[in-house]
Amino acid sequence: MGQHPLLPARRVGILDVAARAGVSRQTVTRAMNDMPGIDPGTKNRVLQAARELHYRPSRFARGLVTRGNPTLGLVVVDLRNSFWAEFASHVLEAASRRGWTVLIVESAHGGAGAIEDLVAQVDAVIGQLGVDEVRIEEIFGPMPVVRFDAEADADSRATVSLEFGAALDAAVEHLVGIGRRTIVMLDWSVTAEPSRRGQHCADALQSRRIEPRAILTPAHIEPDIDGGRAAAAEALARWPAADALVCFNDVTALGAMKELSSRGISVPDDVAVVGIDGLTLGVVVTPELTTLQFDFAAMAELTVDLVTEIAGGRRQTHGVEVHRDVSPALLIRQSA
Amino acid sequence: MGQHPLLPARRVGILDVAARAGVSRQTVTRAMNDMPGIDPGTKNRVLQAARELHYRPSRFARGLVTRGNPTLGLVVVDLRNSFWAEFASHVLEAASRRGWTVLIVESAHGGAGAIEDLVAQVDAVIGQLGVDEVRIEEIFGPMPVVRFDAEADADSRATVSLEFGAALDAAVEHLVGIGRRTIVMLDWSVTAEPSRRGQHCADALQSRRIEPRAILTPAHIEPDIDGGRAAAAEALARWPAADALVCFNDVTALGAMKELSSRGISVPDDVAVVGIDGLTLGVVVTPELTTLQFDFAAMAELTVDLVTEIAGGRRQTHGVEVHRDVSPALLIRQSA
DNA sequence: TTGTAAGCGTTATCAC
DNA sequence: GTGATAACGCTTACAA
Repeated sequence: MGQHPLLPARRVGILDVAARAGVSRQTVTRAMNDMPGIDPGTKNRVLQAARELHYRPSRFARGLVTRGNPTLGLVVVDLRNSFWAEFASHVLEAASRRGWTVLIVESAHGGAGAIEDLVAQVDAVIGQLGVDEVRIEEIFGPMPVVRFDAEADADSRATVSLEFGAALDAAVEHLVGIGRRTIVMLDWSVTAEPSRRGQHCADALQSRRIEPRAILTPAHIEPDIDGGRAAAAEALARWPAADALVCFNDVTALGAMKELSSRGISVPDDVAVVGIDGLTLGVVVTPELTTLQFDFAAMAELTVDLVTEIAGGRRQTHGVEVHRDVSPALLIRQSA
Repeated sequence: MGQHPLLPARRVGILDVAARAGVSRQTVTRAMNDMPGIDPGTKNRVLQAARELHYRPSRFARGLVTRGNPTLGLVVVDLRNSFWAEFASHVLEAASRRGWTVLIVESAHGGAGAIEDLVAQVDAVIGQLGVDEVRIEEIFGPMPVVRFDAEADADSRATVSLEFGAALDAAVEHLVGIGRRTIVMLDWSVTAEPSRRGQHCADALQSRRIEPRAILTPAHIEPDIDGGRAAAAEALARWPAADALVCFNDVTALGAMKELSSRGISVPDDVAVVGIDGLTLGVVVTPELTTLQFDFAAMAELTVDLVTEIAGGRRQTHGVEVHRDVSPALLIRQSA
């Protein structure tokens, strides 16, 4: 593998310190680790020598003998996206409570080999790993893995899936209840097909004999503020009578609200807006965003629990028993 | 240190696999690491044995030999705060470009010993480490450390400081330019003193012979949306003629805008609002937030560069030469 | 193609 | 209080 350019050429080891202080390596260990049974004078001499040599114990050698802390790898898409930032934060919290240290990788900015690198440094992995089941097997091998936000296939790895059916149904119910009839889904998708969110929304509409309408923003346009604005503009152009917008996520919903506001259209009086995710973001705007809110703490807890059980050998890694669903709940604020 | 409960009791090692497959340990290494010069049949047998035993190579033993990847510890206050999420994201990006893996710890949710744990797992540390210089020395010892968002003391560790003087002056200049005279700082502080941001704002005002006014929100109230709302309400109560609000950060600014909006006060026509930080958040609201924007990419780059140089021994860890300042720039959008 | 031997840099055990 | 010696589990020579 060769010498990595970031670190100094030759490591100074415990033996170097021992030599300089005129003691054995064991005494150095005692001094460095605040262990009892060492003369204060000797200890100072050792510490001094260590300082002079810029000695730092190798975390690998130490881990080899102490077995180290269990370390969890967390793969998120993008921390600049509040969804992932909030999720990561709660994972950090849940994981540290269980004694894990957490290493975070962003698939959006982490570079190509980031996930592969991760494998060498952790005891287990959770997160959004993308879709390729085969590659996951070959990259992670026997490592405990919990896929977050993935489809739950009976043979696949442990999975936590986001389910929108019930919540979208509740949202549509609510919109109908406040008299809305021309309801448009502002959908976003990596393929040319509607997303699962869009599909569930259409189902909820159809089961009430309401015509499902949708704007499908393609993957090459980000589902961000601008994407939301554009989608809302398109929706208004196609259905001028639109009186409710169900949005792919909170950020696009905020974009839609911005567009509406710029046209002097009142939310929720003229057009109601519903987001999905339940980010803290939703309360910074006026009116506050009505949304389908995930319980991030519970979601993180569940995921960390699952991987903890798998890592502890108390649960297998594949199969239908290790799939979990989490659903958001309709949170009615002001925008709908 | 004792056996950690998260991991299985006895590790299965390379020798166990070798025994089961009826080969030497070296052959196991060859099979596991996709090395050339191994019979496909043998390889399969070995891989099979490894799978059956749930064998996973020890990252410590491997790292001991290969020296592993350099790993950077990043300490942030709270990923639910966009400032830290955006900073972390850019650090992840800059660090991965330089071959570092990043381990993130949140001081707000990471538990008490989180930072101490970190030390055992990384080669260098950057981030918001709190204020206690003495404790930093004893926790990190000779480890390369760059303190982010800390005061730069001549004797202290390498530091990246946030400087607001010039930007706040520019902001006040702008506010005066658009005719504002009753300018209130919505400040926040952990002590009873004004923050550095508040101090610089007062200076900018005074140098223009404008009376400095400030609301100082104490530390026990979060500088969040609600904190911003409350501060704005207080400002209006004390100075009904207020025509501009300079806010401690973007989030409190958004809270202030919410309060103004709820009172039917127009932004920026009646009251101008300026935030600090330049978070993406600022564009979700209408009107978009005028703010003092940090260049997060540059900030992360600078910090990672500094720690890289220190870790590489190309720069010392203490002293005045390893202090850097970063300043935000006035970004005029719509709220002022 | 496969096996043997020698570290990697610590901490733990047990003498002294 | 201090020092020898043996693990820890792997990879990298080098030999067969």
